[in-house]
Amino acid sequence: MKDVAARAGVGLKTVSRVVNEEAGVTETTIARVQAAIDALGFRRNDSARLLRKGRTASIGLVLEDLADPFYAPLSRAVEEVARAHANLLFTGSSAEDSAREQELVLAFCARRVDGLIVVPASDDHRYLEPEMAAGVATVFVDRPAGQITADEVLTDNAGGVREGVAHLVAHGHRRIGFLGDRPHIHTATERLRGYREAMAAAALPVHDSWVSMGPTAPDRVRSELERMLAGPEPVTALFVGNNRITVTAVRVLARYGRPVALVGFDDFELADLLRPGISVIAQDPALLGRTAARLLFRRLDGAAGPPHRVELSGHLIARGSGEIPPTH
Amino acid sequence: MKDVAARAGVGLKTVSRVVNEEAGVTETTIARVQAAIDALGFRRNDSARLLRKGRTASIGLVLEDLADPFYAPLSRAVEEVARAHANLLFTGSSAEDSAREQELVLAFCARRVDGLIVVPASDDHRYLEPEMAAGVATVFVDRPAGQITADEVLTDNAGGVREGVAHLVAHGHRRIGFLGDRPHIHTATERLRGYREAMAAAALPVHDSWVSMGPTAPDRVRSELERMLAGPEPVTALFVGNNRITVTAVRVLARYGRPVALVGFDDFELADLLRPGISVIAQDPALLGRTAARLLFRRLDGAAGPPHRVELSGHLIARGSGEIPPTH
DNA sequence: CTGAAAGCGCTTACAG
DNA sequence: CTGAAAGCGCTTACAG
Repeated sequence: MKDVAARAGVGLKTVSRVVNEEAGVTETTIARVQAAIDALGFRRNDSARLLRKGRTASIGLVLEDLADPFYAPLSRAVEEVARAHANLLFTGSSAEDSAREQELVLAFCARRVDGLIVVPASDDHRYLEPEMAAGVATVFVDRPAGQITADEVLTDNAGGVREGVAHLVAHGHRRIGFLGDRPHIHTATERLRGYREAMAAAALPVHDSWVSMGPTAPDRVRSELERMLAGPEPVTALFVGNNRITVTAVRVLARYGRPVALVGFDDFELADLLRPGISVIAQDPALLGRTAARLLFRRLDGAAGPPHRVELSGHLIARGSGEIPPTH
Repeated sequence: MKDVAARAGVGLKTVSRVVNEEAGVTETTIARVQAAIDALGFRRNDSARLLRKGRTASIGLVLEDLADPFYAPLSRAVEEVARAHANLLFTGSSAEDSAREQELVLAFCARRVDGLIVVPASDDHRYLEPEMAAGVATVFVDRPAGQITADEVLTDNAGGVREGVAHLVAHGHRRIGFLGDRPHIHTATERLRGYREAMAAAALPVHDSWVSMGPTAPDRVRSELERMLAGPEPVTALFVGNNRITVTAVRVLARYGRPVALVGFDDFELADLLRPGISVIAQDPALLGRTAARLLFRRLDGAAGPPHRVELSGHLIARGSGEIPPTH
């Protein structure tokens, strides 16, 4: 910019005015400055600009896995809202590792993002308190913040599962299994709670052997499923805790002799094309992301007030697998 | 930092030394500075730091759609490589709009990203020449750069399609249709070329009515497919140009009376669980992203030399749909 | 309409 | 071992 000013024979401030299209510069001066800009290939450094301005016009998004079919549309929705507000988006995957989540969040804060959208991997976000106190707007999405109160956009996980389990009960099932993700994940535990509540509401017992919480690794899902189907009190139906597990469960059941009813949490592409179609409790990941991002920008636009909590609800999509009657 | 220095009663440079863990500061001084840092809740501003340092330790990724099941794993792979190099990642979706691609790319450059990974939507990247001349390392991935020479990581699209079409020919098909994406997309045209080459190699004619290039919107795919299946020379097999189209084609064929053979470009989850399983030419999006990112960081580490072009190859996965014999 | 000075928050190059 | 000055590339607040 200094070079441009020198070449155009004007002051720094005048170059700044031209670059920012501020009013009050003569046509001839503009032309002279513009010529110098073109000749020198000058490109304004927005980082320097924003250092002076205070805001960076960027937000950070931390989620579990950018490649996950659930989080990918959420990211895209956040991106669209950020774009509408002329903000750039940093993204990072925590890989379900709380240390990595913190590392990413603090790295974004060190770059002075204006805001943060976080799908927590950690269950303790007190490390964020100084940042939030310093003015970094933060919205938690999909899972609640740990040990602090903050804006949150969540799905009613327990409610969704209750609906799914009640659906299986309505189709005559009494021995219903629950196959979920690791218990330290908030949504996994909430979904388990919904299962227990629905079973209790139907006055049905829950055998320990019908419940399994753990990694979504196919090997584990396979063996746990086989155990539930082979025991002395085999399940005739399953509620499955997320899309990763559903996919594996469907693979296992495809090779199993008897039909087993199944309802999964989270919709997925082609669920309607399988035979039977897979019944699911669907949430809308894009809506989750969009809602969180809008809330974030309302905060950045100055909306004060206590932490806001939005709860979205899932809904049942019946496609066949959840309507299979009990076989024994 | 000024406040910390004042409170600790030291110079600015000493605070800088402590924050950066540079050698040559007394234990007692460190303790005093650290106490001031804690008391004031000081957090270093990396943007300011990097302004002075020259590099921003961030890269930008522009692709078609962050939510697309093909690009999501590519993004994640880029992210992992960036992380290994202690870089932060900006992401943005061009939505197949060349103006939006340019806007994103230039916004990233204005923030002075060190490097750029671009899945082009545009066919003219001359707008990037000043940026590249100014030192922004750039790698194009999945599709080539337009009107400039640059580092590229591509898939051998034509070769993949030749393999797929030859597979259909080997199973006895002579009337094979091609249903592809819009012709201005480089990969779409390359795949069409592979189709024509394979048909020619098998000495088979190609009817105009067997080829359709256009938007992946389900309505269009459906009507074009119905046309190909209903004409006077109906196709008995289809090569389908990408995963978006494949999904719709599978839906349409599921309701069609006669079995139609199908091979699609790009693998997708659950392709093996459909009946029949869907045969595809699979590429590895994560490998594409990883390769591009590694090349980018080699450039950033100083690797000189002319533009480098890497071509990865796809491979056929036979699952049933591509092995259906002709029915008439 | 235009520009010189000070400052955003840090680091570099130097001197003590 | 420590710090004052200058500078990264811009904008703000003023003065003319």
